[in-house]
Amino acid sequence: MSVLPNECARGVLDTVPAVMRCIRTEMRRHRAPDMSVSQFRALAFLHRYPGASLSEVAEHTGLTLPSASRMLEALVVRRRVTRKVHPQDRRRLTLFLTRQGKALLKLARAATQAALTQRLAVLSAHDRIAVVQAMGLLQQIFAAGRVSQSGTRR
Amino acid sequence: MSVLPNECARGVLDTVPAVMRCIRTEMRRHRAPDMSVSQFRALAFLHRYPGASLSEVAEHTGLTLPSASRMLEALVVRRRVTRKVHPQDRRRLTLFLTRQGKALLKLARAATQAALTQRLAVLSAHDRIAVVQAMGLLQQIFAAGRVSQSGTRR
DNA sequence: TATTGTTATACTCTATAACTATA
DNA sequence: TATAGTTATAGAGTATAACAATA
Repeated sequence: MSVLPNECARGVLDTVPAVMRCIRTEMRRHRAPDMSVSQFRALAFLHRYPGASLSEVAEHTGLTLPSASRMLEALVVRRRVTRKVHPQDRRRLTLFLTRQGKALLKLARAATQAALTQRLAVLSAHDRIAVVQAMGLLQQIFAAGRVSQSGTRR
Repeated sequence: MSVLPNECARGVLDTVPAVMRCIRTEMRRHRAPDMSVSQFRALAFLHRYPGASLSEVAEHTGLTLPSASRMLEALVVRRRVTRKVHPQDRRRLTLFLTRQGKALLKLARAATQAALTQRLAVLSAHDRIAVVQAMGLLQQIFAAGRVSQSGTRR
């Protein structure tokens, strides 16, 4: 068996949007009706990188700086994230999850993951390995970087 | 090596949003700046199932009926889809791609796919097989069905 | 009555442009 | 001047509720 890069892309393009819709739906349904996908990702990012700046969050989530600012504002208002100025550079922010933010992240994640788990339960052990491997590969490729602000013209 | 269903779900939850963001960005950037992901999916669906009804499009795209109606309206206005009443049942719509719709679908798809192909080019042949297999599995699980209208409470 | 689709309305998310503050 | 972030404003997309038309 052999797969052209092109066919590989086609598979991704056919499949990912469908999975994404499920994720979005489940995340809304179970437990976190007021949390967007981006907010979720921001919480996850801050969990891994406590004290990150707004720019870093924007880059990781793929949002522009203004959009990231608004999103964080919502999280701060709801006491899920703290926002302080960096002691060494007063332009930068340092962002942390609050205790509540951590708890919420855990809950939302668990609920969405549970829903996915249920859907994925039909897979054999062999197939699960295939999926996890593929996710790892895609993760490496698509994880980071996106331009913000001046990146897109128009 | 062994993978729990749970871990599998975690991988999906970590990875799919990142890939999706790339797809969205690329689709906007190359060639179809005025076409949303849902519209894209609707075109693809109508390509496969010519003459489908609005409800069928709504189900496939995961939108509510009103949202699907609006989305189709936009496609009709732009001459990408034709919308006629069903000859046997005047309540139903029969939806078809126009020639322009087909061409646009082809272009948008090709451009987005090309961008993905480029990103996926770093993968080995072996890895590509893994990704394609995984996409096939996920496709089966997440392809269809979603409730519309009365499905979500609140 | 049940089904298919539309209209009215409102909200969330995101973007671009213009701005402030710090380095 | 360059960098980090915010505010102002607007547009896209989607949802719920109420409705119209056909079966």
